[in-house]
Order: sequence, then C-alpha cells, then structure tokens
Amino acid sequence: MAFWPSIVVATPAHSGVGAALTYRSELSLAPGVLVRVPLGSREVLGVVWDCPSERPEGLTEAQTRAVAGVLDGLPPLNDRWRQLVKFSAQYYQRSLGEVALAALPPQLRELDSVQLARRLKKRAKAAAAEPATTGELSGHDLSPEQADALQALATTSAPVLLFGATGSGKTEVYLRATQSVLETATPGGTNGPESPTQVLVMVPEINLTPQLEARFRERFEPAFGAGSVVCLHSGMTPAQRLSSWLAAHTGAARIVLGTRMAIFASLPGLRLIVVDEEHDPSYKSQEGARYSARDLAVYRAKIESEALAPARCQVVLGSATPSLESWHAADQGRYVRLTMPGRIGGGSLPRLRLVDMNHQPKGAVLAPPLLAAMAERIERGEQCLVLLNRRGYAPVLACHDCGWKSGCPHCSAYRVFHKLDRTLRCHHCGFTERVPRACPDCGNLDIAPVGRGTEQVEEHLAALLVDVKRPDGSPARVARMDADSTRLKGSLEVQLAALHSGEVDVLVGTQMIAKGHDFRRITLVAGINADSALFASDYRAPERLFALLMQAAGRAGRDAAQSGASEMWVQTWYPQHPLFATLKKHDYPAFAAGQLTEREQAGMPPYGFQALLRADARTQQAAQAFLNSAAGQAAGLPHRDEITLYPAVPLTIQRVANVERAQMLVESASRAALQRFLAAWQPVLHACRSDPQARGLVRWAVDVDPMTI
DNA sequence: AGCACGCCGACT
DNA sequence: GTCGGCGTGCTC
Repeated sequence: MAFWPSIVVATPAHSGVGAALTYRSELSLAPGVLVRVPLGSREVLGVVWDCPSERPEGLTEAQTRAVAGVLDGLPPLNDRWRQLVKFSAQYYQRSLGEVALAALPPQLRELDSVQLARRLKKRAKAAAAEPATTGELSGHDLSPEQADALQALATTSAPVLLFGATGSGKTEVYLRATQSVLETATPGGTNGPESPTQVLVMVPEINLTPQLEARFRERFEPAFGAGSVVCLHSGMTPAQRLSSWLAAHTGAARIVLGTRMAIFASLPGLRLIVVDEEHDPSYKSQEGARYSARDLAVYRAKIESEALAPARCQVVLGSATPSLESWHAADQGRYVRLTMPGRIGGGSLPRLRLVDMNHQPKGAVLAPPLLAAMAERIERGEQCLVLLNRRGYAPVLACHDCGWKSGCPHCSAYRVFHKLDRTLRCHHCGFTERVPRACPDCGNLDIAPVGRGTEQVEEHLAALLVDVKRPDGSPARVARMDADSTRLKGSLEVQLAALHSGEVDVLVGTQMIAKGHDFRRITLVAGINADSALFASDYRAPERLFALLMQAAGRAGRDAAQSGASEMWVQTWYPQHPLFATLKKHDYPAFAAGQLTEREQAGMPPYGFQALLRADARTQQAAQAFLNSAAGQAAGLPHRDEITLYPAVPLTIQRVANVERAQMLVESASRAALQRFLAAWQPVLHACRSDPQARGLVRWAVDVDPMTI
C-alpha cells in the first residue's frame, strides 16, 4: 500500500511554492513527523502535514518522489504546534514551509536519523546521571500586591495583563506562577499523560536572559533537576540550540527561557506563557515572517487551552508601561488587568526633574544644575546613569568650509564618527573607513564633529567631574555601556559587575542600560536628549519615549532606603509638553488614555488595522513601480472597498547598502477584511514581480501589524 | 532561498 | 577553445 504524504519544506514566500508538496511513502506517516525528502537536487528536512492513502487529483505518480528518510525516535510535532505554525503563516502572509522550518533549530536540518538517535541517547544518559534531588522550593515572602496578583492569576482563564511598576516584583510573580503550574497542574491533555507540564518565559533581549536564567535555576533546579531550565535565543551556538530544543520537545526541560523565537519552541506540556516587558518592540520580528511573539503567545495559550479543557494554558503579559494594544484589550475586558502599583519594600518611584534647556548656557551638553546634582551624588557614594540614544562620538562629521558631511556612499545616511578607533562607520550597512585627515572635497583640515554620542558624553563627563571625589577621596569614575562596549562576548557581564561593585560612579549608555538590569546604588538617572522622540513623525514615538523614560526611571532607587531621594532628570527644550506632566505623576493610565483617544480619532491601531507592502529594488523608481502596479491590480479583489491603499513612498532612510526602499501603507477598519484582502493579493504580488516597469526589483514583503510606518 | 540551466567576456 | 559572470526558472 502506498501513501501520499503532504510535506512542508523550506520554501520562502518568493518561491511561489506556497503549500505543502506531495511525496510518496510505503509507510503511513503521522502528521508532525520529521522527514528527509528530495527537493530539486538537494535533500532537505520536512514536516509531514497530512498523510492520505489516496493520491491527490491532478498529480501523476511520476510527478512525485519518495520520502528519503524518517527521523524516527523523535516524537511528532503535536497538533497545537502545527496549528500555531499554520496560523502564523496565514496571518503574516508567508508560506507554511518557511514558518515551520524556521521554527526548528537549524542544526536539525543537517542531521540524519542515525545522528539524531545518537544525540537523543546522549541526552537521556545525561538526564539519568543527574536525577532531581527533590529539594525544597524556596522563595521570599510575598507583598500583599503580589499575593493578590497570584490569587487572581489562579482564578482567571483570560490573558492577564500584569501592570506592575518597575521594582514591584513582577519577576517573583512569574516565579511563583511557574512554581504553581509545575507543582499542581495535572499532566495530560491530548498529548498523553507522559508529557510533563512546562512553562515558557520570554524576554525581549538576549542580554536579559542570563540574570533571569540564574533566578529560575536557583529556584527550580533543586526540585526539578539540572536540565529542567533551558534557554532558547539566537545568541546560542547551533549545538546548544538543538540541545535546548530537544529538551523542550521531549519534555525534559520544564522551563524554557528565551527571546521571541522561543514562541515557536515545541512544548508538548505547555501550561503557562510569560511575556515580560510585553510592550517591547523587539517582540516584533523584522525579517522573514514578521511575527509578533507577544500576539502569538496569546494565540498559542488559547489553542493550548482549547485542547486541554477543562484544564488550561495561561498567558501573562507583564509591563510597567504596557503596549496600547494590550492596554486597550484590558479596557475592553478581553484581558484581565492586574495592577501592582507599589515598589517592594515600600520605596517610591524617583521624582522627575525637568531641565528647561531654554534657560541653560548656550551649547551646554549637560545643564549645570544636572552636573551639580550628579557631583553631589558621587560625593555621597551614590551612582548615576546618563541615557543617550546614540552611540559613537558624533553622529556626523562636517567641513565648515565647503559643507561636506560624512555621508555613507552606500546609504542615504550619515556615517557616525567613532573617536576611539578613529573611524567613520555607517550604522546601517556597516561600511567603515578611517577618518580622513582633511575634507575629502576641499582639503580643509578643519573638519569637525556635529552633535554628540555616548563616547563624547563619556569624555565630556570625565572632564567635568575631574575634581569630584568619592567618599573615600578617590576621583569619580565614568564608564560607558553601549553596543560597541559590549560587543565582545562576556564584556557586558564585566561592565555590569564593575557597576555593581561600585567601581563606576557614572554610567553613560544607550537604551540598553535602561532595560531590566537591577542596579542597587543608583539614585539619579538622566535622559539628556529626549526631544528627538517628542516630535518624531512615527505615531508610536511618544509611547516608546514614555516607556523608555519610565523604565530608565525605574533603575533609580531600587534600594528602598534611598528611593525617597532618587531622581529622574530629563533635559528638554519643551518642558510644557503634556507627556512630561503624566510622566511626572508616573501616571501611565492617564498617558495611555490620552494616547488611545488620539488613536481612536485617527483610526490608528488598536482601532484600525495596518499592513505594509515593502519593496526593495535597485532604483527607487522600480520599487515604487512594483507597489503601484500591485495597487492597480488590487481592483476587484475581495474586501477591496474596505481597504485604503496609500501612495507608495520611500522609507525614511531611502537607500541602504545600495538598495532603494519603498513602501505602501494598507489600512482597514476590519482585521478580518485586511486579512482576506492580503491573502487574495498574494498571487497578484507574485505576478507583479515580473512587471517590466518593476525591473530591478530585489525583493518584496508584507508586514502585518507593522511597528513603524 | 538554493541550485540548476543558459548564453556572452578574458584566460590556461 | 574553456572557466565563469549572474540573469531566469523550478522545486512534489
């Protein structure tokens, strides 16, 4: 008897192969089984989607090829995983195969069933050698707010928005919720009683995994064994990723910590998903399938719950400054909002001090009152954070004689001056050159930096604070932390340790210093260039600025004894801006309500729904021609009358690495209409590729629910 | 995406 | 005379 399994393989959206391919097999293959199949002249990894015993019509036997091998020994990917993949592919307008294969660890593609069996055997052996010691689970006492939140978590089945101030102890809530799920949830469901309960915890950045991993290991390894907590993120080696993935898939791992990619991990016993800092834009993927791991978390919990009923899989979205989408969902009652307004130990949030730059000496990078406040803190043995969202020494180098600027020859952007290695670096394409001795255009020797980045502020501060002494009489120390200073592996840890040990008094850095890290002795945080975000054209800019400043403020005064005296300084030319009034009161609900009113009036998300059609081409003309041709041929498609297609426009940074970029905004008041329209548009887009006007088109992509427009 | 096939310039 | 440039086109 022959079977005709339909199998998904890695075929990107551009390839035109959208659906599964039909192969031949002597054996019946269960859906979710991993196989190796011939594709063209290669042999690739595939996932069985369906396995009928009838050959599909319109396909002759000669047109099919036989399955080359089955990766037996590995349990099939379960129905819910396949449903998650299918939904993601549909919703984000990509092929099933692309999403499915991208969700698997890359190294799995290179393994045959013999090698895989060897890996699995090794894993089993290691697990047997390190049995759980059934130690006691320990934890600190809970605050009343934490206890209330946990109580509410236990009784609700809707998605939970945990709205907790920085320092309110959200992590402890995650730990307790995890503990409760692992200890009490009954295993079972459709996946069989053999799959132990599991928890997925996501963080926005790789940088944040180590400290979270340490806390989860400390709490759970004594009871659940050495391999019970694993990480999953793109910074791991291929071998580590495969290992963690297998641990999750086989149920050996009980807790998976990871970045957005972890949402696709195979977790047969999944009972709880935590999305920490749920507002963070990093949860939205910007390449391949442009999925939102936060939104998929909500969907995944829903389908897991449906399969587990009456048991359930819960999802918790945590933030001190939730996304307006989640806030709105809570307003509507679709999510349950749990609020933890107070800091652990009763400390208060830092006081906001606005510095009106209109009344400061001309050209001052740091206002004198801010400097004085910093000096005072240092003399008391306290630490300061200075936030500036621009790395390098200066964003541009310019010649004052002829007007030359340090533009990138490959991008429509300036190259940034890095003084440390005397280079001009393009932050978009990476093109780097040594700084020219003289102006390349007119030969003038007097070329000067314009504007400032973290390197310059670090240098500046070191000079300005040179006479300031710490309590022990030693001079103040200034350090810098940004993507440049933490590039080398392990250097982030070294720098964090220097701050913790008190070696450093002032830390200058980009937004990476605002995120998550727990600094005990910081009592002053300063944002020195917030204005650029105040009037940005992106309608999400205020939301992001508020979140960043709120998060940065949260770094100060985490030690309750000092929290009363801690301050958040913001330098601005617009102290009257309404954003600062709500920030001053730490009143996120008021800020969110204001933003939501504006969004509603403008029909913007979450009241309207958007997608972008993006095109990259060798010329701007070709990119726009593709978009225009796509728009023209959208006439008559389903729901076209419910869709607004905006004119094609170049991106803000029009050219990157010699590729011209353009996009077209697609908008609708109905998510369903937008979805159906995009699905019907897909074949048209494929056809438009070969439009003679669009000659030179490099690639195109649809971005559903884009973060920036 | 890979990887073929396919048709035009500088080299052993 | 070939090696190889990357422009189209297909993958059950």
